[in-house]
Amino acid sequence: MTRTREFDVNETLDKAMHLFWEKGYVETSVRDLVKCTGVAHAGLYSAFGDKEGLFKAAVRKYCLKIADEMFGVLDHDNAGRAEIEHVFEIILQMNKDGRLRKGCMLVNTAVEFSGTDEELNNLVLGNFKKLENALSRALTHAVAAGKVRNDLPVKRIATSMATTIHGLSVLSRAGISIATIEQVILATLEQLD
Amino acid sequence: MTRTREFDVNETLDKAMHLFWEKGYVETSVRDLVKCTGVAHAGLYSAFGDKEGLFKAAVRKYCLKIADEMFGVLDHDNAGRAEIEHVFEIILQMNKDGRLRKGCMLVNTAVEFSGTDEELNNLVLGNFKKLENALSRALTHAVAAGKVRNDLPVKRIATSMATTIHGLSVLSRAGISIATIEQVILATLEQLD
DNA sequence: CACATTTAAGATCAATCGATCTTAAATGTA
DNA sequence: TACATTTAAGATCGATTGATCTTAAATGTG
Repeated sequence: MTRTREFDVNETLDKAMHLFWEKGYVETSVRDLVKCTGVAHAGLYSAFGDKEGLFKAAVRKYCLKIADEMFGVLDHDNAGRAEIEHVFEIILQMNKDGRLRKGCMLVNTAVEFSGTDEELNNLVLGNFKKLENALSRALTHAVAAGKVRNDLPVKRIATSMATTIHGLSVLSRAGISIATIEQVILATLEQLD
Repeated sequence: MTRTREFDVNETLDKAMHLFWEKGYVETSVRDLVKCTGVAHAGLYSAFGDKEGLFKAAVRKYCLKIADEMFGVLDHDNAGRAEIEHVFEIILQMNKDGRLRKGCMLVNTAVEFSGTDEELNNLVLGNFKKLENALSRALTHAVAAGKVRNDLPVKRIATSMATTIHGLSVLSRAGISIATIEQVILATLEQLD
């Protein structure tokens, strides 16, 4: 009854996400997206509505795919100190192999849009809070297991750790050295002893 | 011999700086700048070259004026723990009165331009390093004066503190609560004990 | 096999961008 | 006072933006 779509929507969204991640929203033109995805202008608009819809879909995909890749380790019932250290190992590794040199897409989006779009702001602040809560849970388990200082102010340290991770994202995007990133991670983990 | 300029260059640059600080480079149009400064298009171009020249002059002014307002306390020969705490008090106060709700202009610039402009990248990384060094000097004095833990890994903590400050900038721009900012500051200072 | 529908491709739209150019007023010197 | 120069104001430039429209190929049903 109808012609079948020739391109894969998920694959297209993935390519668009990486381009938006690197260049931001305004600096990415629809023509850039057409060239990068190989999908014609009309194809993108029929699948995602408009440029803004495509960007928001890309940010949502980033949360599900990349943020989960970085912090998903914390989403187990008994995640503790080992999982927190694992998160920082992943961050370090993704800086080394280049996948985090463009920073965190949520941090970049927070800076570009500030508070000008409600849906994006909710996505950003919601995911920041989610990270903070996951760190807080893991720290609580770590305290109970005797793996960290027993007088640790858990919630406060969780908030502070999340903030450090956002700061690292800025430094990565600014092109800071791997050695500096390693120092920050060391200092962050030493707080726990 | 020649007609005198009718507008004040410094005052104009100050207005442009605040607009760029809030909206970033690409989202600020030359027409916005004309409206905001009250100076005609041709006046801006004769005084600053082009939009890029005006932006870079604004970033340089930010470094001299705002960054100095925040971190200048550290630029005394015997700055120590009290001065470090003072820096965080200033950051907190500037968040409360709204002056830091748009984040740090250098962080915003780092995110928007990534590494695409050499002069801006040098300004950003240079000022990041300057902050790190100032914190490091003050921490060294604080250790010598017995105001902080004597086994403090000074350089590493200085790098980590600077990273936290960049993370706070992102959170401010994203519209985080004052209470959260206070928690991060508390956790940062508690590391020193 | 015909037909209604949806697709892909790209021409084209008005709007906006940064930048330049034109014009005329203001200035100080000769 | 007359003139060369620099200013301010704004019209206008080509380029680029996101979005729409036109056209024709592809598809599956009746």
